[in-house]
Amino acid sequence: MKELENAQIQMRKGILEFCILQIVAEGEIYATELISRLREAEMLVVEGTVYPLLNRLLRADLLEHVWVESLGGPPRKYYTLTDKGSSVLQGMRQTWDGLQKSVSKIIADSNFYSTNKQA
Amino acid sequence: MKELENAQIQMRKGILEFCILQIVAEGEIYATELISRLREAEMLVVEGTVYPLLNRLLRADLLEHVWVESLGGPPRKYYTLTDKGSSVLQGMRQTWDGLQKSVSKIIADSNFYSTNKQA
DNA sequence: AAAGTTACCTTGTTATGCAAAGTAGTGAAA
DNA sequence: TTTCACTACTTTGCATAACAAGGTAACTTT
Repeated sequence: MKELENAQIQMRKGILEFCILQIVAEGEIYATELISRLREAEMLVVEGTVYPLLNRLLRADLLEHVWVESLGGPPRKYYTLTDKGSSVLQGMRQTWDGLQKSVSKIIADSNFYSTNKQA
Repeated sequence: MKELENAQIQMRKGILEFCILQIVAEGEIYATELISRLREAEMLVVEGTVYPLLNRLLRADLLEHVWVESLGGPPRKYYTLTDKGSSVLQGMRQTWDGLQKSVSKIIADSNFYSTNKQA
């Protein structure tokens, strides 16, 4: 069902940015490694999504990067969080918690109402 | 910080559709009432978001509506879930669960890595 | 050198929330 | 009866962001 597939994409939106900041907060990482980490967590993403997002986060001063030579292959851009990125990330954690609570509340109320309706 | 405000909007996106289907699943409801329910759950939304979304869900055959006269005021469109809407909603519940698990995994791994780094 | 691998980037499309302004039915006050 | 207030639904224009697909470039292997 294509509606559902699209809904999955839409739900991931915005949360992806949070996940990326969270992963970079662990320590410096480059894009290809980051993508593997997201896939491990079953956040299905593709390159064409991640690179523009990383560049946006750079422009917004939430991330910074350094070029590092690699042993066998092209050089890599390693990303780290800036101070600003760190504090925005904190705010995002609260946003995520709030969102989870809101959805839980809606589902809980829903059970409440339907139970009452049957009575 | 405007980055954070935007992140909140982006995170809500997509999840809003899920919340609306969930609320309509309880029983027929009209838009103004629906908006109050969302606000109670601290899902901050405005009319200009909800009406187009409801119309999209109608066009996608996830919802249907009937006009009902009201005692003091203009008539209201009461929405209910279609069978298709009901099964899409079930899929969305799984998507939401999966998303929560993914984010939890990322945060958990993050703690794991940073704890190790300090050692 | 030719082919393969790794890594990063860009363009065009589509979806969607929001702000702001608009339309319309009902009832009450001036 | 004209005006105002309230409720309810709608529309337009804008900005953001994920994705698909294709591209560029460094380095290694054959």
